[in-house]
Amino acid sequence: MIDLTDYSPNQRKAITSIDKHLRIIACAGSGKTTTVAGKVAYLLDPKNDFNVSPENIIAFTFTEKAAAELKTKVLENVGHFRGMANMYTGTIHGWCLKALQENEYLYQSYSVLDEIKLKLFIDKHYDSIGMKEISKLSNPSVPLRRFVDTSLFVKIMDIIRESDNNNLPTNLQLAKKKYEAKLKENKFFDFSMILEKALENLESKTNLFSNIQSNLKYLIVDEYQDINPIQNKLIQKLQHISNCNLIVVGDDDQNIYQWRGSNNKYIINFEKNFSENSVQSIPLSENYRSSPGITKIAETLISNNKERIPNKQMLSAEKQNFERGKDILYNRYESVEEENRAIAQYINDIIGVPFTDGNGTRGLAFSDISILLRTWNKAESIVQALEDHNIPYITAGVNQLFDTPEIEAALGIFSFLYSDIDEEELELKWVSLPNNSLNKRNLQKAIENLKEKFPNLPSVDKNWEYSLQKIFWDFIYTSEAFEEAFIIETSNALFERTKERAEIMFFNFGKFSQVISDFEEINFNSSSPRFHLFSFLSFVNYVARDYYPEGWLNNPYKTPNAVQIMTIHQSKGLEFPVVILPGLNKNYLPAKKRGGLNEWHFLDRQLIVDQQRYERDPDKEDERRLLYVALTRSKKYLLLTQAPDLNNRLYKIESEYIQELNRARDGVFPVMISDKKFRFSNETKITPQPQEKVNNIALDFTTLKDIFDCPYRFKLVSVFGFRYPLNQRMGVGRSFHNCLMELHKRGKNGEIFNTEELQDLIDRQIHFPYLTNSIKLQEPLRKKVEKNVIEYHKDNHYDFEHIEFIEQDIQYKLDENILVLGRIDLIKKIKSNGQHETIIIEFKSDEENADLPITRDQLKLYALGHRELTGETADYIMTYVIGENKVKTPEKLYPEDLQEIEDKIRKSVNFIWSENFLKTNDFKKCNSCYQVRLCSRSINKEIKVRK
DNA sequence: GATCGCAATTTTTTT
DNA sequence: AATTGCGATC
Repeated sequence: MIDLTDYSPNQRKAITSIDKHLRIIACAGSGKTTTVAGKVAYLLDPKNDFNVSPENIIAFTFTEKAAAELKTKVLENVGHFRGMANMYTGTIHGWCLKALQENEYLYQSYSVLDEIKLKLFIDKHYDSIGMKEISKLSNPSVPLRRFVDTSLFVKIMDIIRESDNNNLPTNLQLAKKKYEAKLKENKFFDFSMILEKALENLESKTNLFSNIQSNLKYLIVDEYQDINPIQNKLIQKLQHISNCNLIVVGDDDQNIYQWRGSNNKYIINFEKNFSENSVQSIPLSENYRSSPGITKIAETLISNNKERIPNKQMLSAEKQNFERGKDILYNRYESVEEENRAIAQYINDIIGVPFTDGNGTRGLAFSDISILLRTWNKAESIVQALEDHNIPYITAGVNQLFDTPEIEAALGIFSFLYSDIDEEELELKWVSLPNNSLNKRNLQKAIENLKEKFPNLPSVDKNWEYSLQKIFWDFIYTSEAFEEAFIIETSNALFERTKERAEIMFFNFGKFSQVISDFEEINFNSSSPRFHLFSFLSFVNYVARDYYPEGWLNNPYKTPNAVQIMTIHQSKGLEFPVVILPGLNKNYLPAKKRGGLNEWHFLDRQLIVDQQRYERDPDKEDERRLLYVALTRSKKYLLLTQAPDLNNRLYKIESEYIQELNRARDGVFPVMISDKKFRFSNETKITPQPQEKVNNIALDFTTLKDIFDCPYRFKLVSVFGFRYPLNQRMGVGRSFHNCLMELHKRGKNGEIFNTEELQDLIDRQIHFPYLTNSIKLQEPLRKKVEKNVIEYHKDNHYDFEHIEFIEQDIQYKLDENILVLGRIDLIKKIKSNGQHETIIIEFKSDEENADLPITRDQLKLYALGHRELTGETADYIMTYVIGENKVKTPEKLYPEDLQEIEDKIRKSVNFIWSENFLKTNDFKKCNSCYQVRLCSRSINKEIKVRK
């Protein structure tokens, strides 16, 4: 399976030593992920006969992105039909959530609030959520304020739940209790609560406990230097319960998340947790990424830190050569303007310089260059300079979404409804959008329609389904403001430009749709239309404005050839041929400690163990590590610049770290200081060629279905990100689904249900998140689910013993960079005529058209995943339509079906790669497509748009 | 050269 | 609210 000679001696040692706990100290660029993937493959290799199967291994990563990378690498090393879907690879949070939902029936109906929705939720319940319980230490009569101090409250709740703390005072205990009770009442988790509850669950002899005890053999934790106390507790707990081998991987010099409580003491003192002979530490000191110049300069800097693993080193494997006086430059300028101009100049000069790596020699392109920032407020002036020099760039942190004309126009719809602006102003916002060919009559029609939604109209006032999302979608539909309306149809370059601009515009509309969705998921129907509108506008103005980054980036389906601007934190784990590090001033890097009201004015420092980790350390070791991370991102070229900021007194003096870099001048100092003699403009150039980026994508069935039906719908939903309007009836399908899941799990264990137990089960699983003030709907919806579950139980309970899998995760690696993911509702194995027959079952609610060929596609896809999991091919597929409760005959599955669906997926993915988002010609599909109202097809007379 | 007062300025982000 | 830089003052 894997060839051990592909690895360095120490990598090999890390892969093959499997008896002891292992600490792998992996320096930057040391092939960490490759080694971990190799280790997993080695453990699973049947030839080695270690008796390890995928469900015996858990691998924690820091981010989902890192998880996807590791998953792909592992699958490259492991063959087919090995049940890899049963190995968990993902974040700690992801694991805890899955563990809770699979083992505790109560948590199946919970959903997780991200930061923005959590804040909305807290503000909505300000009076009862415990915020008032916390007041200023210096003045107990001043409690945390609604809206203003919500972030502080979130921080405090996180700190007291994720840190090791001493006995909390009663007010904090009460606040925590109220906070968690409120979340629970609404079936929400926040991120900390997932960890807390999972840990709690492991304290007693639960299903989860015995599951871990009997299954877990190897626990891999990546980025171990960034672990915080509660995560550490969880890892320890898992180890104690299962007595598994612990493999921790990380680099203490790259601990940069300490303000979240992460602590590199865990990796530094790892060995002390275990008896002497049971633990081994292996350094991966060879850096395959960077030139000796880069490793030298980085080593020099970090050696000033005291709190680190002793006797560490990083050696360049010399995959890149080092040319002194050219590769690494440190230039100083008179002003920031001059500095930025010089950066733009440097970029233009270095484009086309020959660059050689494992894939041969090519000319450097824009996408090889990254500008790394300590803080975002540095970005604006740099962006300006790049624009002046016509340099393409992408950036993810400059908040200008709400300043774009399209978002101002979209927001205008709601300002108009709230009577902040009049009809003319709204119309003006839309007709002055760039490149638009909007029809004025349609626009006026859309505005006329809006007038029926004024919140002060008596008819509207009583409407509990006042959906801002629907108003937004209807406006686009009626005004016919489709993507094409912003493209100028000419045959020259202008056409291409307007096409691109229209795409960005719709991407931003999609983002706006998400803003509405985030708001309405928390506040749907909770107040009168007028107040709903008012809260939304306040949310946009006070919260959303600096929360949602602007559009056309972070787009997994499109990687433009452009300079990447990001923070040093975001660059963790990435690498670039060219790294530019501007603004090396005091107070910027190291950053100045932030002033202002903070959580420690409300939370006594004494209560928290290792409290100082949350604030900047006096030795500035944290910031030094940050610079270290930045330096080690570079493969070869590094430009450091400094200039006094004439407009800001804080940023005038050179960073103290420059002197530390300077101290390495032992005759081989690699930096050329300040003489600006070297210019790439004199170098020979070849054709710039962006590195072929292998974009791994994971597709689930919902996404595939969009592409199958209509690639343009995929674009609207997955590329642009439009969100469907919410309605009160939502939750019926999921409630029923969750009831069946519990029923099946317990039924499989031989449990028999009486009426009362069945009722309990239903009560526990029923959840209609958007149903509030209107009581009228509550009962009918409830009855509907109840009736269906009871009938289903009556018709099927005799068969529960034949269940083989419930809610089984599947994954199928279609080719190098396509991973298909899914979850099968139910798999039964029935013995008939002395032979076992496997049936894959999917439940569909009666609103969905279960007979469509698309459902058969879904089942075939699941059969593919099932084969990957078990090595067997299922015999039948079957759809069970909820509500009809008609037992349908299973359909025979043929081997050709699997081949057919594979080809179909391949074809679809090619659509995505070629960015060919064609609209379907099958008008029947348009008739059943809700998104058609965002699409120019809706003008077609043959197409009926559903109400 | 030390000290004081005053005005200007003030992060990082994943789950 | 805290930190910083800088000019005024001792």
